[in-house]
Amino acid sequence: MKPYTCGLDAAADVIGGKWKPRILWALSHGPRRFGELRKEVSGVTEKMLIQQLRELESRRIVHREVYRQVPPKVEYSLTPLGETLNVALAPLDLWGAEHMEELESSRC
Amino acid sequence: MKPYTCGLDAAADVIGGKWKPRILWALSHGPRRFGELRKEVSGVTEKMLIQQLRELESRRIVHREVYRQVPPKVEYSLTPLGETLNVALAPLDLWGAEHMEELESSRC
DNA sequence: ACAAGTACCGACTAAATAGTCAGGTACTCA
DNA sequence: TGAGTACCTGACTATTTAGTCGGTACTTGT
Repeated sequence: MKPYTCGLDAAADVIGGKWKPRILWALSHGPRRFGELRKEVSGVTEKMLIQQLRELESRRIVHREVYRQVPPKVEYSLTPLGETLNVALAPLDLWGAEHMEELESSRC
Repeated sequence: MKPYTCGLDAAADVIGGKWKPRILWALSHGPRRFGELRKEVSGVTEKMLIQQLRELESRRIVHREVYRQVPPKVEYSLTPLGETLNVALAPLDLWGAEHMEELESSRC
């Protein structure tokens, strides 16, 4: 595997994937249970949600906390590294929001 | 096609794709000819480079200027919108650079 | 005449990513 | 006993994205 050629390259690798930006956005508002994420990230399937969460977990962006209860409860939250990532993503989120209409119109 | 759910979602759609971050990074240093980009974005094939450039062009992120000469010369540069995007990407680039080692190690 | 340089196009194939669906655990409540 | 909840897993398929490779047009240099 080739080394990253720039910071942007590295960052893109971490947030790449169809659902990660939206998962990160949801988690930026606080910890979320699996079921909550499934609702907030509308359209995602359970399988994809798990897959992307596992990837973010292995990158140490999100933390997974299992509560031993019945029915089970698993809570996902941003790690300190995840928090710094979200800070770095904030301007991009703002940019997207500011140019939303323009971007919607040039989509297809 | 569903509307974007947040700014991050919209932005990710624009910079999504294996090569766009690196193309944007190269163009952030000034206008580039097609052949120059091919060298700077090492590993990219001509087909992919064109494809991604066309997409960025249709999103009004990059501008394509054809010089009527022989041999042909085509220069790509960031539009004003592209410049604002790159400003928004700067913190992400920095984040990636700062955590490069950590990210490299958790890659596979 | 013909190779070389520059910027492409398009058919085909391969790899990566995402979606569907059936199932599984491990308890609680009626 | 059977239904319900929450959180998954894995096999299989579909879709999306990327890569290979051959070809084009035009003109300069040999």
